[in-house]
Amino acid sequence: MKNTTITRVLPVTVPKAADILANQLRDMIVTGRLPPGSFLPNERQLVTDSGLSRTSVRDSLRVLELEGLISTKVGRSGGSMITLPGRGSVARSVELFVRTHGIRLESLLECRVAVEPTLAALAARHHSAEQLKEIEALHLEFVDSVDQVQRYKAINLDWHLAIARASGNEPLIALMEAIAKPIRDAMDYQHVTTPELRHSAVAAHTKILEAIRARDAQSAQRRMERHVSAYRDVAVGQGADRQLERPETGQ
Amino acid sequence: MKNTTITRVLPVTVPKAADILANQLRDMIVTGRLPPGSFLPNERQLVTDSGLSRTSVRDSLRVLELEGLISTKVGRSGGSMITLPGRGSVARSVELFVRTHGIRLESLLECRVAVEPTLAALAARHHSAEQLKEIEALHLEFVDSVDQVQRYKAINLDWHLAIARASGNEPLIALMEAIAKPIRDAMDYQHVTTPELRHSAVAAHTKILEAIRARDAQSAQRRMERHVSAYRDVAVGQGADRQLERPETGQ
DNA sequence: AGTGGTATATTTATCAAACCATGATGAAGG
DNA sequence: CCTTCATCATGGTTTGATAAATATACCACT
Repeated sequence: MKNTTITRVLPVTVPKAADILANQLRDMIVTGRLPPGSFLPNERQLVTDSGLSRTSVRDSLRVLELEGLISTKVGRSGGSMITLPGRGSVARSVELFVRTHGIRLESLLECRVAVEPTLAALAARHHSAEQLKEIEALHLEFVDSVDQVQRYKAINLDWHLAIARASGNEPLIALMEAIAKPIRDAMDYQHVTTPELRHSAVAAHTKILEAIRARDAQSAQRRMERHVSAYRDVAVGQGADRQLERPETGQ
Repeated sequence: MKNTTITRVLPVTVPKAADILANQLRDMIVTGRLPPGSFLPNERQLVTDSGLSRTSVRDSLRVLELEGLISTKVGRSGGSMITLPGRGSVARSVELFVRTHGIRLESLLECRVAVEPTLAALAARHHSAEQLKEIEALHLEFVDSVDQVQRYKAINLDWHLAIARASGNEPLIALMEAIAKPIRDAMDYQHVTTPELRHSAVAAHTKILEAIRARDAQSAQRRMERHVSAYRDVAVGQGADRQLERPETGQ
């Protein structure tokens, strides 16, 4: 008879040497024992310290580099400096996720509808003078570009990103920056605008900007909500339910 | 005399050999030429194909593995199988970002306020019978755990995550899963609940669940919005403006 | 027929020892 | 004082060998 006993062992995984060292170093970094700007010991030192080979040591450094935790330079007085990951590393992983999963543009625009109204409200509350100036500058360019489709498309998202940055909420900024690139790609590829749409977008931006300038969070949120959901509805009507990547999967 | 000519070359950056190969392979994967489940050539084959050394080839494979694009096994008929990144890889990079930047719990809860109402609305529209059953099961457990703080805290977020999964919006699900772990950590660490708070949370969950079951997106969204912003307000009042990591930075 | 042991082939993991490329440093020369 | 150039510490790359893991085939015994 089989399975006479209920208990079973869990699947056992053997960690790789390089991963163990990488975990140690990562821990030292995130706990602040190795502050940003300071340097890791050089590779040969790590070899003697860890007792591993240079190959394994370098493997672990590669891991940390990919995570954005260190930045390595060659040459005398080079080495591995501790850095902070930055929103770019989040954006890269999101982009990979979006592309490999063939996330639909509709889903990304749904994200914007979820997030941007809150970002506008937060921006209205927390924006600095400098940030407001950046938003206003982009807005002027936006108004000016209404008849040049390529320029218009480029500046459009930049303006939205400037508002996101003014919100002060780092995780939400990171999300916006992460989905901005895939949205841009998809838009360039398939989205068509009309002069009417562009002018109404300019009008919407103007109103949102006014609300932010007046630090009227509620109004900024409401207006942004209308703006981005209108945008989504137009795009979805144009076939945003198509997958972004792997269009040839079906062949 | 110097600079007698106007034209200058652009700053040239020398990419590392391993990165070049990694980029090639990544491209083949994301464009679908190497579909998930298929295998990369083995290392020796890649060495002869690329003309690089085994070390460099292995470096590039390590990159792809870290990005979640391949999964490598040793042994006969082992090798590197193409996989899809999965939300976990996004979550890991977000977690690193949050920890290294000392993102405040307040900001993470602000994320939830931005995202969860939309998730509830989408879940109301798109949930499957199976997903609803999972949410209901967690809800029953939640009601039952109201007097066991540890269990209560654990199930609470699980219920929210189940709703997120039922929304069908992959990017937003990924965001929720990404911030769930840091929130859990911070909550375990500093957040105190009272029986009153727990009972009112149960009541809120019940109402939200009803709306989702009835596929009433608007109501689900409104109720979730009230629930999570109330949650945020309580937590912020308890000092959620403290940084999550590096509490000792000031020493 | 099936169970378990053993050999074998094929793969990644790790190590070791070189050599190359880069770039800051500082001495030599004007 | 400035420029030039050799020096040298560093990471980057190559090569070759050994270890460890594991699917597969085969065999022996029941």
